[in-house]
Amino acid sequence: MRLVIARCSVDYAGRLSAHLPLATRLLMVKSDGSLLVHSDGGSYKPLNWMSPPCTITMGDPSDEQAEAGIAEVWKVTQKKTDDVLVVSIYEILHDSAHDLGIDPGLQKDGVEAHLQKLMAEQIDVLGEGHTLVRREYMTAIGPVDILARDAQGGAVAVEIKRRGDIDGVEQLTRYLELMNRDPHLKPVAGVFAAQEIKPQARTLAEDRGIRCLLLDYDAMRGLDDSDSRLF
Amino acid sequence: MRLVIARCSVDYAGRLSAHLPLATRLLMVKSDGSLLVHSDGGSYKPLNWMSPPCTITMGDPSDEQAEAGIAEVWKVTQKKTDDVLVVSIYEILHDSAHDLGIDPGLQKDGVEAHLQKLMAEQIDVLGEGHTLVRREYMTAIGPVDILARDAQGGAVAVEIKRRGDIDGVEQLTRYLELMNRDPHLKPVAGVFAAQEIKPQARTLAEDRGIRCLLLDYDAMRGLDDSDSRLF
DNA sequence: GACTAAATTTCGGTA
DNA sequence: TACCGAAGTTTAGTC
Repeated sequence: MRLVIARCSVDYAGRLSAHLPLATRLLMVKSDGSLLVHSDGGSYKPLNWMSPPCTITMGDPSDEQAEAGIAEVWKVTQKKTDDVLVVSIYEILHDSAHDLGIDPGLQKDGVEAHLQKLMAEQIDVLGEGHTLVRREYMTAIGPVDILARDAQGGAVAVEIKRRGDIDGVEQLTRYLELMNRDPHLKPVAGVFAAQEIKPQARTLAEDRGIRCLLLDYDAMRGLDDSDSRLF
Repeated sequence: MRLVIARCSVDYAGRLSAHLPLATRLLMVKSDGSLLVHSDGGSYKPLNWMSPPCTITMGDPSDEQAEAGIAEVWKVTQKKTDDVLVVSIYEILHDSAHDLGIDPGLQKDGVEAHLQKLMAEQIDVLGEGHTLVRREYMTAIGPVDILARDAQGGAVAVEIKRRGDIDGVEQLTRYLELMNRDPHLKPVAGVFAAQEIKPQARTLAEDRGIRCLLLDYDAMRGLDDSDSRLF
C-alpha cells in the first residue's frame, strides 16, 4: 500500500462525471491497483475512487499541464466499464509505501440472523399458543424467515427485519400471495416483525391485512443466556 | 489526519459484533475523531470503522494486555448509539500526521436525474404525439418521475431507472394504483423506462400491463447539445 | 455466473 | 430535523 498526501485535483468519467477542485487530500494506492481519494472528514466513503480490477499509470504532465503547475498525472482505468479516473498532482507532501500482507478478514455476527434465531426460540412473541414450523421455509420465490402456526392451527408467515421498510412489506406480500395458493397452507396470515417500523411501511402492511410486530431486541436477548458471547 | 500502519486486532460492538484478528493494517484517524481500518485490498469500504460524531481515547494497556504483547489501546465510542470500537495495537510500523484543511467537495452529474431531464426534453421517445405534463409529479406517496399525455390525451406515468429492477416496477405499481383512483387522471397508463431492464422486472411489468421502454442514453445525449460539458 | 437481499450502509433532497 | 429514495453503491449468499 502506498500513501500519498498531495495537493491535487481529480476528474472521474464513467457512470457519471465528477470533479474535485484543487485541495490537499490522501491518495491511497492499494496493492491490487485500486485507488482511494480521501478527505479529512466525512464517513468511510472516499471522495472518489476506482475499484479493482483496474490499472494505474503514473506519468509526466503535458507541457500545458506542467505550465499550469501540475507535477504528475495518475490515470486509473477499468477495462470492463471504460471508467477513467485522472488525478492531477500539483505537489506531493508525503509519500510512503508499506507491506501489509493479506488480511485474515472480518468475523461478524449479524442482527437479522440473530433476531430470527431469538424469535424461533421465543415463538410466543407472536402470541399465546403459537408453535414454530420452521425457519427459512422455502417457497418457489425464496425462503420465508419463519413459518409458524397459531393456537388454532392456522399458518403464519413472518418476515423479520432490523428496520421495517416498505420493501420488506412488498417482499412478504409476494410470499403470502404464493403461499395462499397452496391448499395445504391456505389461509396464511402475515406478520411483519422488526425492531423499528417506518410509518409508511406500517400503513401499507395494515392496508394489506398484514400484522405489524415491534421487536425488543435487547429484551429478547436478555432472555437468551446463550448470548453471552456478544459481551 | 493521522496515518498509522500497525499490527493490531480490532473489536467492534454495536449494531453487530465483529472481530479482526491480529494483522498489519492502516489506521486512518480523521480530524473529526472518526477512525477507518483499511486492509491492502478490497473496495473502498474499510474492514471496520467508526463514523462521526465519535470520541477516540488512546491509552496504555492493562498489565494483562501488556503481557499479551499489546503496546497501546485505542477506544472509539459513539455517544448516541453506544457503539464501541477497540483497537489493540501490538506494534506501530509507521506514524505520520497531516493537515489537509477542509475539502471543497465533489461536483457530480448524476445519471438518473440526467435521464429524466433528457426524457422530458425528448418526450416523443414515449411515442408520437406525447406531451409533457410535468417532471416530479407529486402524489400522496411520493413524486412520479414524469407525467405525460399520449396523442389521445390519456395520462401516462413514467418511472425512470438506470437499471430496471423489480423494485422499480413495484414503485410504479404503487403510483399507478393511487393515480387511478383520481377521477381527473384516470385511466393512467404506466411506462417503465430504463437503460437496462432485468428479465424478471420486464415479466412482472408486462404482467401488470406496464409498458417497458429501453432508453439509449448515448443516443439521447447525442441529441442534446447542452451536454457538451460532460466531455 | 447471474440474481437477490442486506448493509455498522452513506448521501442527498424535501417536507 | 426526520423521512425517503438513490448510490459510480458494496457485499454476501443462493440458485
